[in-house]
Amino acid sequence: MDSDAHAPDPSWWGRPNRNQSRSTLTREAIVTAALAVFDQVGLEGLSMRRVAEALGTGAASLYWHVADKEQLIHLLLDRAMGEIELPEPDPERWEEQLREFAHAGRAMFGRHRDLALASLGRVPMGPNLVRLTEWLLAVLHGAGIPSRPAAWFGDVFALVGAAQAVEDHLATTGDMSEFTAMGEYLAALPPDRFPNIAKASPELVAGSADDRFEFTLELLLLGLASYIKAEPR
Amino acid sequence: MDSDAHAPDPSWWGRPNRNQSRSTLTREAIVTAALAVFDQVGLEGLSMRRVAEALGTGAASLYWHVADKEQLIHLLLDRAMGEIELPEPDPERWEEQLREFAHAGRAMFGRHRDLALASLGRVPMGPNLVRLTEWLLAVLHGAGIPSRPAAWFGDVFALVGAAQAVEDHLATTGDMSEFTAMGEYLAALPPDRFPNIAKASPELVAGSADDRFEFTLELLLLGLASYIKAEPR
DNA sequence: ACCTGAACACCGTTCAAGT
DNA sequence: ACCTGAACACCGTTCAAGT
Repeated sequence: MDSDAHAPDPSWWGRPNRNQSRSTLTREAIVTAALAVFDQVGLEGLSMRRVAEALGTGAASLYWHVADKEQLIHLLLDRAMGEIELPEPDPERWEEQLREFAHAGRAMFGRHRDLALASLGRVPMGPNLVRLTEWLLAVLHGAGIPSRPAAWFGDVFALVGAAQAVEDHLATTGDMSEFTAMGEYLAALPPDRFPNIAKASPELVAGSADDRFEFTLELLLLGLASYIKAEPR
Repeated sequence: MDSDAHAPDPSWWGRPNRNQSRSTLTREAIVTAALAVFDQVGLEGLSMRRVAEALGTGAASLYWHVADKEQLIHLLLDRAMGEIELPEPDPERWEEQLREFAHAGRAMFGRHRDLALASLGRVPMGPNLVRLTEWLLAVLHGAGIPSRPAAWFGDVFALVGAAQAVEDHLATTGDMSEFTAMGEYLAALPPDRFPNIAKASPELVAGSADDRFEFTLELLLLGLASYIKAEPR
């Protein structure tokens, strides 16, 4: 008997999806995994090691495809920006379209709890932010708003949108939110020393996230309108 | 000869400032040290270990006086807010006073490079933010602005101020700043596919930090004015 | 009451070595 | 060209033990 004589492997022993399941690492795949991890554990919990683990590999392997954790966050942000769908720019309805855009952005941030926080202090310029920028400028230019205020307004708009989304998040976070704790602190201040806080105390904290969002949006749009009128060139 | 016979220490060997230099740890002292470390190494570089080292002790010692790194950051923010000096509220000059307030805030953020970034996504409510809030509400109430828009406007105002300060920082950071790199990227985009970016490309990036700051400030003030008029109750 | 050292369970990143 | 394990130099926080 010859113990060296092996029968060939049967066909059904073949590894499934030879080149797919043991998926080769891709930048795309890494960003996808990172976004999933991010959605589960937040910005604080996001780590190269965890992303790697989700891909069944080690952290060091990521560095062939990605420069940095910081770069990965930028890629992740751009990926999420891609979820915002845009209608054809319609100059006639520019104000309405800006409102719709704001709501679409807010919805996107709402789907990824910590994304707004991650976006503050970063300018995740990439294909998708380019796309959004082009659209926004098209709408503003179409409305007859000159380049300078249009460009600068876009900046403020994005920023306020993100910041507002962070507040949305704060206001709806676990147990007794920071928000209500703050309300109690403010309400308990001596009214004679802080008369204006005492007077406004309910308003400082109350109001639904929706109401606040609309207020801020309106503030910006009204500001924009006035500015255009005040400085038409 | 008796080797146990020691001469007493001469007076000039005494430890300087017996109860002061070997300073007992205080929350105050910790916050001071933390702010100093923060100014040197930024938000990224701030660590409990480094703060402790600056105080000549170990990280564990801080935890008697401070709950968290997170709490320490809040304390540090409130401390810095204390640097903003406020004039008597003068209802007659409310718009001008808001402008002065914005500039004072910007100057404070300018003194502590990473502080604006740290403040985004945090509501560092404490004695000093209370003080600033009371002042802001006094000015707005004095101007006849009702509590709700006043309160909500304060929010937006603080937020935009911080975000703007972050941009100030980005625009002036080391070597070739992210800002100019972004400008080159945008300018190099195919103009036929991104006509509006092509048209606005210089404006997207150009303009001094001062100009942008004034633009944003004006936008908010004009928005506020319009809002009041539009919704007087 | 306050401080400490040592430990725990993590990090991001690099680098020689493998295929 | 791409992936890996092990190492380096860090983290925040806890906890028993000291004074």
